[in-house]
Amino acid sequence: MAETQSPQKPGTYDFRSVEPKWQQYWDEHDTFTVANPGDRKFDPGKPKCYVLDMFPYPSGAGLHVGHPLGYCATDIYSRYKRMRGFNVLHPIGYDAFGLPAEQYAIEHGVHPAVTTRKNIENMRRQLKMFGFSYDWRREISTCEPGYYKHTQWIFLQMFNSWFDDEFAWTDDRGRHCKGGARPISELESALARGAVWADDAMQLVRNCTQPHREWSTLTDDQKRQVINNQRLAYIDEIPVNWCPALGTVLANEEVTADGRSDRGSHPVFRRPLRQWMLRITRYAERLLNDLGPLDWPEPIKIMQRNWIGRSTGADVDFPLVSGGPEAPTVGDEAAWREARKACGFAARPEEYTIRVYTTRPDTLFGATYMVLAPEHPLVDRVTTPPQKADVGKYVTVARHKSDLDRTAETKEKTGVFTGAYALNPVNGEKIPVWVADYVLMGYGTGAIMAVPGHDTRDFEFAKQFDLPIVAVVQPDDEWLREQIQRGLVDADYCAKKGKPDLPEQLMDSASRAAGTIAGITAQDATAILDGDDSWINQVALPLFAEDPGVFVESFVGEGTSLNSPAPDATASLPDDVCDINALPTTEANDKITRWLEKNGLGKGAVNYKLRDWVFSRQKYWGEPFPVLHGPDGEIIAYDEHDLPLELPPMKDFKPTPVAADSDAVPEPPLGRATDWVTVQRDGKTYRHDLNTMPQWAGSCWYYLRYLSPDLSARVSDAMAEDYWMPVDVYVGGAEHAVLHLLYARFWHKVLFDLGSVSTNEPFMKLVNQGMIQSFAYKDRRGVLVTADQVEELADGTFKCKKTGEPVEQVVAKMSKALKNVVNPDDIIERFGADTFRLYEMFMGPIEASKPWNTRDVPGVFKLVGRIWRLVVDEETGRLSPALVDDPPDEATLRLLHKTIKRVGDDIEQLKFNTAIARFFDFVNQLTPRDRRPRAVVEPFILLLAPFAPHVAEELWQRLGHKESLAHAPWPTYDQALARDEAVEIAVQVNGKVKSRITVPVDADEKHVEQLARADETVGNAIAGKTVRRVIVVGGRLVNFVVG
RNA sequence: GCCGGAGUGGCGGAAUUGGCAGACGCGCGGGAUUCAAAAUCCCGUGGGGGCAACCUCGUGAGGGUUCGAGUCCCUCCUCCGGCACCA
Repeated sequence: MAETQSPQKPGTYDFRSVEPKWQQYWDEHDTFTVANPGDRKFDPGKPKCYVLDMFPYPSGAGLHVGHPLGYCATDIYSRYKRMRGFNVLHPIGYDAFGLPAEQYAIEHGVHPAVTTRKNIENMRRQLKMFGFSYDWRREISTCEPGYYKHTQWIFLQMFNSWFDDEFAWTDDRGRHCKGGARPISELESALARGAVWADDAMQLVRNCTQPHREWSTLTDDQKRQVINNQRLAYIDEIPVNWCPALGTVLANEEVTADGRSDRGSHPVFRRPLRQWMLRITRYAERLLNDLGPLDWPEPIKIMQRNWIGRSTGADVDFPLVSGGPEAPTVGDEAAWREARKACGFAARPEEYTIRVYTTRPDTLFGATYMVLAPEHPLVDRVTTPPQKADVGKYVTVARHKSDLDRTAETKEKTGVFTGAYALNPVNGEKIPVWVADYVLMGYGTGAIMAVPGHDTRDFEFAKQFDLPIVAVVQPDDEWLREQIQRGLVDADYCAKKGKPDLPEQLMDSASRAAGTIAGITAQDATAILDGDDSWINQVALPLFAEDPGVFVESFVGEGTSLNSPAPDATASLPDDVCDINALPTTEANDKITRWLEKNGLGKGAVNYKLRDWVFSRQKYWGEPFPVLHGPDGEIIAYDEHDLPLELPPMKDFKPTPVAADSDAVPEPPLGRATDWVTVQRDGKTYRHDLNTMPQWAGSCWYYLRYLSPDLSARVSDAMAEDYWMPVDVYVGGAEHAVLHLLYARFWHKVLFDLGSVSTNEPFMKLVNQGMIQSFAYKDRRGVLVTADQVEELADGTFKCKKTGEPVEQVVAKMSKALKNVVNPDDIIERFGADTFRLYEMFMGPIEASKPWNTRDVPGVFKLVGRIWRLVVDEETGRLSPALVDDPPDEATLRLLHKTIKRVGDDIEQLKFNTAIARFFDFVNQLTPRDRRPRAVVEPFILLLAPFAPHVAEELWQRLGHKESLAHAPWPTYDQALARDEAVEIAVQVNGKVKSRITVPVDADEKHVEQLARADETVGNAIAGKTVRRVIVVGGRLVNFVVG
């Protein structure tokens, strides 16, 4: 291969010597070191730009070609901004803690500290090889004690604070906001002085009309409970995702939809375990609202919104009226109603009340049964003796099911009747209480009112267990028509209800528009198939109103309330029954919610899908929790001056194997660091927490550490933080759309509330780089064939080397299995870093996923050579004789100015692929000229510099400049020269291009029209026809509309 | 199932956001240079038709809006990503 040979001519561009030369130069001259405010070298006159890459895991495999895609983009942008006179902060580091590092260490039998260090060294070497302009003095690694000291400090901030709903503040845009993190000491003093209280469940009460306890009457233990229940970091026993294969629990976000671990795809089981939790749910509203103004890709914002999953509705209380002998029941219902009416909706329900959350309170009259989640605390108590065995069995099975099992059988609903009954508060109906695992304990209240008429899941369940289905919302005609037209009538159900002929009659009527079905006579109606609404109203609607179960689907949309209350309601309705009949859904919701609130039976409520964040892992390679567990169960936080709490050195750091089905509490590896675990203080024995923090902890705030990586006292220096934050451009993979980006925003907001950072949001602009894919090959059966077994034929098709069969080229992920992984080291060895950078940027837009094709690389490699030869004579190695000091002619000058404008505009928009196309354009035009003015070539070298910095520096030096061009001013263009004087435009007749004419760029419409008419072809085309209209688009086209 | 994103030559991709479809690169064809090759430089390159100037079709499929649609609207197909009993 030619490009692997040493240069034949003395002046040929030799990237192998030039690239290391400049990398060394930049290092030695601190070219890319940037000063903080307050430093001697800091230039306060310049604007700032913080350009951030998502830092890599130092994996053993090193960088693959996907990483540098984002890194090249940010590097180009950073270099460009520097030349534009910005102070640019462009740092890099390593996300060195966490599962991948530990897994690698386990697999290779070496200590994670050792492998991590080695992997980091390799990555640093690779990163330097690309010529990235990082400020290497700010390099960080999350696994260094000097770094994780601060991770632990932030954790302590969360432990030592609570979310005060009433705290009022003003955001950076001057809006008044409510709710934020405050020091826990403020809560303690508020409790002590009686400004807030606790209730029997040791939860906070802010309203003295609600039942509460005086602070002084609580025991120390109870006081501790009240406080702990408010901390942003807390320990709770909750059902978590336990992954035996990895020996740890995982966050919900780390578990895939089919119940497997995100990493390694191991089975995951639900198990209740005591875990550290972070109260991210308290920030749900702010995380949602503050998304709006961010300059992020809309799909990412939508993903975060969906993940937060805000919904509005109402909490409603249903009192139990019967159940097992130990079941708490309401007793005197009338008295209960009176009490509720007097006191309002209770902060927490009485023990005999089932509280549900619904997004559709307008369907309350259609609630015909209730369902408790298997984990619901009332299940055991309400169950009647005859149901005990069934319910017990069902609950046990449900509890031990893995998520995989629970989702695997989505087709069929399961559940058991408890034997208990509750009262529907709006109509006094007695309805049965069931247990079923389609209700999740973790969402809402863990109990639902089932409205089978208007909810898909309840509908399926009701049909399965023969529960009544009532219509309370009238669907629109469209929906009913579609049901009939698609034949969605449930024959089995009709037969079961004693109407076996109904489906046929219905279909018959639908097509003939006559006769009587189910006692309803269709009159004056043409057939449904003719699209007649009166048939719908006369036949389909009454049928639906009587029993929605005859259809195969339930109507879940919005409509108009009916049967609310039912006209022939038998049960004793409340005196002031709420009538929402004939109201559209929105109004019905409002009215009934007001009624519920007035009667103390319910309250408007907001719910989120977002869960609190399970923040502990049973692993070795992570940040230890800086707390001590006392003999009485108290948790003592480390004093911040005692940080970091270092990870003890351990030889055996592997997870303790635990059988998948065992109930044994897993013992984290740290439990074996016996010297480390226990601590004596004041004669008492304390134990360290054996868990470590999850992988995300270090990456939640690393962008703050770059600001002052060596500062020991604080996360970052206040002046530096104030100057550099927020991050102006953040580039990384879309796989972090909800995990890292949501967690980091959460931490940032906590730090903001507590005064550690000055901005409400960390990342102003986010760009998601696409995936670099690779080619794979499929044979005729559609089986993938590895790349090494395929060869390309002369006609551009491919065949399998072994079988000779033709195979089809397809685009696939790079993977070891397909043997289509491209190693950046190889590419740089063959073509150099500048070519690599240019190629990746030229492939297409950064956001797009696109396949790597090494065949295309020589194209940009040639570009580098052509640019080189614009300046250097290959024969002699001296400056090219064509390079002259003459002033450029006008055409060349225009070319330059146009190029400056286009390249600058493209970089601003991060459209690097088209910027590189401009380079080709420029070179194509300049190469054939035998006189190439220095005044044109030099600015061009500056334009090239952000993209191909090594060759640009070398040429710049050879052109006689003593200093690096890294801080040379970006060339400016003259608006008048950047656009053409004359422009060729299209002339259309009736929208078809007939001819092209050249007109002055600023010619007025009349003149352009005249020129167009004067064109011969156009003249012929419109001759003898009436020109009805002439459209002139400046600089683009003329269109004659003739007829 | 729901929510996103994308479908443009043989390939990667352009298209000033409603105004000349295919910039630029790869590949391919031709030429120059060379004893020859590599490298380099120049020309051509969406399909079909015509000697030609030119005609005609063409941005996943079908309909629509418009003087004009790759771009906007409706219906559908395919691929990729995310979520998935969230009441």
